[in-house]
Amino acid sequence: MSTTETKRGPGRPPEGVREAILQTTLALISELGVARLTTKEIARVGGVSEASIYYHFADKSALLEGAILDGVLAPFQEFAAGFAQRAPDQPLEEALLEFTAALTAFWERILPLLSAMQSDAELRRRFRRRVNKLDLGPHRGVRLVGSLLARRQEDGQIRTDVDPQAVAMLICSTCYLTGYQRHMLGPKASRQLPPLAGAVSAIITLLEA
Amino acid sequence: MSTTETKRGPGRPPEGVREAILQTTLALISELGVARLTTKEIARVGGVSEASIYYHFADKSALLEGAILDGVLAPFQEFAAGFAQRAPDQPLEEALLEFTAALTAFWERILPLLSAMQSDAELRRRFRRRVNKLDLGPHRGVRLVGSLLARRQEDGQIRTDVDPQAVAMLICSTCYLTGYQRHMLGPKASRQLPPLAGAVSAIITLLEA
DNA sequence: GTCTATATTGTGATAGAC
DNA sequence: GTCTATCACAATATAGAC
Repeated sequence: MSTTETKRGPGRPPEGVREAILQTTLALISELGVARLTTKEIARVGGVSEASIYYHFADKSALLEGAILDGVLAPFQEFAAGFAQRAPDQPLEEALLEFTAALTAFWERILPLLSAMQSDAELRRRFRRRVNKLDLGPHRGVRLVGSLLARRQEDGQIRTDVDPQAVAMLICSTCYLTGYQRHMLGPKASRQLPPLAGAVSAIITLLEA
Repeated sequence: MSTTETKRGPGRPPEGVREAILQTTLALISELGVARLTTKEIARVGGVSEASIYYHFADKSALLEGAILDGVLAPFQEFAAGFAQRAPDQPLEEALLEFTAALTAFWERILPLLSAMQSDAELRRRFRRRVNKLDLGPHRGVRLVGSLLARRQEDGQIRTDVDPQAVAMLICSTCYLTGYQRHMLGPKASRQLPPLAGAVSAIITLLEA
């Protein structure tokens, strides 16, 4: 993620400022970590003034919350909604591979921001309340995959002697760990884990027999 | 985790200071988050002086690294070593339930510290190098469970048409997600995920058929 | 080895002009 | 709505006595 300074130019439309602040915030957290995310640096890199940040956001916490909800959660929700519609018509393995790849990328993208949320007790408290209220969280992905599997069970395509939600949990968890490993230890270290596609393949083998 | 102030007392043995610093650091990170972890607060709660912190640790980063390596990683490694020895003689389900419970607890315990590591780019860099050098990381748990499964395959106890490492990845990942959910969204929200034991039970059902 | 006291720097946030 | 200039404070880290 690049943080080259955005040239402001005299004619820059005012509406761009809020967007520039959010985008710069996301980039800087991923790049430097939240500890070095200062309003000064956001202003410098984003090509805006510090005062503008405090015009658009009540304080630094509200800025972080806005960045994570608008910048990462919302886009993935859109993808998930579209996927849920078309997945029933796809072959199971194809659907699972598509979803697990997207979920892994989503995790990798959101993890620096979640770390930032965890880094302050007050921020964590506010974030928990908001996420719980919106009913967001990993269980949403699990339910989606679970309902997919349940339908295949009804159709007789896969074994029916296991709880589809439990199997969905196994699948989604693997995306999570893969994303976490990449984020935490870098791409080099993540090659020490079995590949995601192999895990998906294994679970399908087990389900089909 | 309680952070009640430690009464120092005039006769406190000098050797206790380093230990008190490490323990207080762990407690405060979990409780307040790393953003509010200040040397002042460590000194106050731990009943030591700020200067003592800088006598025992080069800087704040070194303190964090010491806390995570000595305080959390080392104890779990000890457990894992013992488990690896006795697991082959246990029934598979019993062994897996014991290990997954321990891995989940470990993960829940270490997550606040990992978040802290991620919060600063320099800290993350140093931590990555050290962990990669020591060959630590989630892949260790995966390999342990993988070798356990491989042996059961040789004994003919479970199906042999799947990669044991891939299945181990599914199992260990579930521990990570369960721990993460508890840490991030609280115990209330984590009940929205299928229970860990159910996932273990499902994978065993699939493996035995 | 541990303390008290202090130096130094950088932070979040605001006032007021335009 | 955005800017420049500035404030009040808190943070890490150190000096020097004991």
